[in-house]
Amino acid sequence: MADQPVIERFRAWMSERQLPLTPQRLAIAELLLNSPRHLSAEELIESLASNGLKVGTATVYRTIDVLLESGLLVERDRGEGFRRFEPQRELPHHEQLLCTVCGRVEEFRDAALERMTSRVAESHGFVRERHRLVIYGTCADCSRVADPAAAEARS
Amino acid sequence: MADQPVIERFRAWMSERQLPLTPQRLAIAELLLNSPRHLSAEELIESLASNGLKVGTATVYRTIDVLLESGLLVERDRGEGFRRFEPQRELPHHEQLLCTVCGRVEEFRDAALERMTSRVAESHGFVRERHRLVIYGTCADCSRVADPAAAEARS
DNA sequence: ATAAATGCAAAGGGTTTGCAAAGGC
DNA sequence: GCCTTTGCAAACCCTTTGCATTTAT
Repeated sequence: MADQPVIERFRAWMSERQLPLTPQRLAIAELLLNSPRHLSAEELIESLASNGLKVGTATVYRTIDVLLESGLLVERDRGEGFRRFEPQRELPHHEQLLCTVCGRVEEFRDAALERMTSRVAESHGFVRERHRLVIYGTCADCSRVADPAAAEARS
Repeated sequence: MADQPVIERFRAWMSERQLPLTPQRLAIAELLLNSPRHLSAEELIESLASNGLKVGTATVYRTIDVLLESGLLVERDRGEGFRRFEPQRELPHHEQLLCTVCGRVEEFRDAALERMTSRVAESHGFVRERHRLVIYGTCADCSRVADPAAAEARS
């Protein structure tokens, strides 16, 4: 039942395969696995820099590869020309609510959706594998404030 | 009521804004607006070549931009590292069934989904803007045949 | 000590852009 | 004829790779 923080799970995964746990990797994992937003490589590098850490591009990408392989991180492509990364959630099918202003992501599940996708797939002769639903909108914070940047900074 | 072919709508759109209708543009529009598959730029160029037309890369991309602006074409990003393009359907069909073997795409609508997304957004304090649902699976053809390539060739 | 990670810079792949030549309207 | 498009090649952006140096275990 040990609901240990993600970073501890990363530490464990790394030591299991005897991989060196460098300060860079730790910092990258810390940021990536705890962000409420889906960060891009560039945003990540900026965050590291503002924390006083100058990490090389190659290291960042290579560490991301490690995190992806560990299964603790998942990549997403919103068609922006680059990838974004998010911590892996426990939920099997995670539907998402994405704020188009600040980029915050919230997740939810809906049993009806599960049934609906199976029904639709079947009626089209498809063997259903998985699905993905994203609802785009404006989150409460961003709807409230006059200056959206303030909401973003708050996150 | 004139349910004119897409290509005629493209012609009309072009002449409305007095844009030259070159053979290249016509060929590209013809292929892109009538394909049952979501073509990539590269696939498009191959198709043009096999039709005896050697069109420059830049021209292809610039024509795609024109088609996107006309609203007759829509771009999709499946996270493959490049974009794919599909003709714009009339209905606000945001729901898709995508065959992971041959790439075929079928669309559908579901009223319940519309209601569900509004409800979920509201309960999370979000102002709902739009949504996107993709169900991944294997289509009837691809489930049936032993050799998936046969199904792809058939399309 | 030793195998692995780091950083830099150069390479790679899809897409865009600058500019002279060609071509619709 | 005028203005736009074309094609080529160089430029771009994100990401990956090669290699000498540093570092965690």
